[in-house]
Amino acid sequence: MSTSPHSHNTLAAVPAARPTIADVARVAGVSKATVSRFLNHRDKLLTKDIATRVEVAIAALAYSPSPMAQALKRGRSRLIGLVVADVTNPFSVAVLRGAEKACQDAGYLLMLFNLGNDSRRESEAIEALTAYQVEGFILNTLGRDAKAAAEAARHGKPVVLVDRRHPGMQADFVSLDNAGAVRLGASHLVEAGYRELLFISEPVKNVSSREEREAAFRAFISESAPAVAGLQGRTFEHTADDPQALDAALRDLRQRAGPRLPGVLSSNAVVTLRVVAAMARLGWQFGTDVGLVGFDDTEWSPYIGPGLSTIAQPTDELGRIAAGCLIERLKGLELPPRQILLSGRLVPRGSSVHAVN
Amino acid sequence: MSTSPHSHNTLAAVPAARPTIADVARVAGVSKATVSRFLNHRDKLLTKDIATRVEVAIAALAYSPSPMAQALKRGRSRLIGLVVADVTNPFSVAVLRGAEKACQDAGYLLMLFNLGNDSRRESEAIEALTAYQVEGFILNTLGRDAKAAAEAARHGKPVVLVDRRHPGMQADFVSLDNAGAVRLGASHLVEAGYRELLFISEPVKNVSSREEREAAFRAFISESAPAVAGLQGRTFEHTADDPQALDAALRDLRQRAGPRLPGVLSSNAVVTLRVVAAMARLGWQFGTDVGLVGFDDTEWSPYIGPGLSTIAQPTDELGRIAAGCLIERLKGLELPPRQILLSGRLVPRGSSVHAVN
DNA sequence: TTGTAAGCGTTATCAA
DNA sequence: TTGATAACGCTTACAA
Repeated sequence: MSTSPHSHNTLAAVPAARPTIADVARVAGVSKATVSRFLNHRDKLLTKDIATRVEVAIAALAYSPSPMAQALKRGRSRLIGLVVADVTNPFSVAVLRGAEKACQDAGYLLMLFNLGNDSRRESEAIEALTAYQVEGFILNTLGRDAKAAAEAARHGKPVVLVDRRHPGMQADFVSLDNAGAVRLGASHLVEAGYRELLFISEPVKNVSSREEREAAFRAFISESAPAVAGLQGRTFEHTADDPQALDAALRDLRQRAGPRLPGVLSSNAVVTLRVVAAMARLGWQFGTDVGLVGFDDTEWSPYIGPGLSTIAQPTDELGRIAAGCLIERLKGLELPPRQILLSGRLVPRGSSVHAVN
Repeated sequence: MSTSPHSHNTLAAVPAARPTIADVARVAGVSKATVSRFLNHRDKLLTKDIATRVEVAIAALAYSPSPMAQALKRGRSRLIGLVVADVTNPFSVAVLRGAEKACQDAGYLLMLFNLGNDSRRESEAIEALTAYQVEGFILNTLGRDAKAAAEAARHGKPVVLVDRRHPGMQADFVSLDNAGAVRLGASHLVEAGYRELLFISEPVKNVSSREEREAAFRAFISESAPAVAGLQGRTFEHTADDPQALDAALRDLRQRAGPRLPGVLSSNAVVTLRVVAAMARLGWQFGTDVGLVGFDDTEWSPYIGPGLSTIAQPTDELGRIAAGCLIERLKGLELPPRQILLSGRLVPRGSSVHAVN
């Protein structure tokens, strides 16, 4: 059995440095500038002969330019920064997925920064990402930290906001059409016969998507109440740490409903899951005891109780479009900030059907 | 109302270039080298007077060094590449989360590349990431593409494998203790009275974690059968596109069981969800008609049917440890490849309880 | 059409 | 202990 000289360290093989533009130049017998021209202006400025010589050299060495060096010189890094409030949130993941796809297609790489639900770290994220010369930002964060917005603007890099607006930030905004989606869900509940409605959300204040959904719910109720006998609606804010408050809210709901059917509109998947837990604690059945429509159509929605009715968001699209907007800006598009709102889709299931027994 | 010269473009504010080391040097009245020394060797080599002058200049300009320039010079980028087979997979997200945390603590930034379940893109990912000078890799991929492994090794950068081994790759490996976890789940089913067991997995071949789990299941059966009257076990491979095959497999299972209780061990959350769907199609109840223990404890597990019994993976730890291993290597640790196996935890719920009615 | 040389923001070598 | 200066890999005037 033969032993190699450094057999104690088998992890790292030979260094194998990447070939540089100088290597290519040497092999092709031309100057670095010529190679660079070939790379950037293709064959516009080059003799066919030289061009092919460079081409074969590049192929032979499997050369590809160093983005870091390019970034240093050009100030452009082909990097896009994505800041998400919480990677654990399926919505954020979906955005990430969509954005990643679009970025890759356009030759950009995504740099992820996850806040882990700590909003205060938002400007830290922007800072770190700008240090790496990201060319722009996609922000899917709460938008509570005005400093972060200012930070991004100060660097003069384009920003696209997803799902949550930031106060006073001039930026493209891509989101679900919250008003429309709420109407979709609420009117579905009404059509299914539910009359005493409760909108349940995480703390609303200063989070634009939550504010919009709550406002839309209130608007729906006051618009529809005149035409729908017995229609009433309230809102309830729920925080993670207080399950009993939720139980109480549901009991109240049912009591207020009296002979009318009580229905819940939950503002996202997290809240939906909490409602599911509360219903289990109360021993109640979806549809029959309380109707439910929840934002976000998850993979598990069909299998909870009689199936949960949901409002599906075009999450993938959202991410793709957000990245698309950003890339357009990077290509030089100058336009006032755009708002792109995509429609939700109602997915009716058993939780919004009152079983007549 | 006053109008600024370029009021049609309000998106990008003033350029506001980052201060460079030269700016700091000028303000402090020293040379760039001195500033660099202050940054890298702190006050080891500097006069107290000069050191403080540099310090205040840095603070005044809010200077921080450009990682890109540092990378170019040092060859070190403070970047770690994370390649995941599928960001949609909650397991991958958990790893991402854990890894991100550890990286941030150590001053690294994570660069994500998502294969979107297309294994063939693995070497593309490695390529792209090395172009950006990532210092090492965390790979949570199928490990089917041997080329990718070779690729990473060729660049001589340390690699940590998570959950799936790669054939012939010398690298640290961080994973659930699959054998132990399978034993945990299977013996729980047996203790709960289930005797005709079925292990359901996605296609096993060439995916190490699946192979290990299946092998452990077979081993468990043959070890336990002598001591447990009537114990039998089989395995079943299921692909996404064929729900009917799954229905048939479950019917077979129940028929084979006869008077004995049939139990399923599903190899991950995706499979579990498919089993859930099949049970719904068949109109069967968990626990009673078929017992179930599934890998991966998800947020929805408690709320499906009577609650799904699961084997929880220490996902966060897995990610943190993986990143930790990599960072140790980057700090120069030379050791033969390590294997770090973490134990799963059984979370018993209703799906593994046979209701005696 | 091609080559030379300077410079992007750092760090490292060498003198002073 | 500090300061010029060269170099990292690339792009881009400017010259030839």
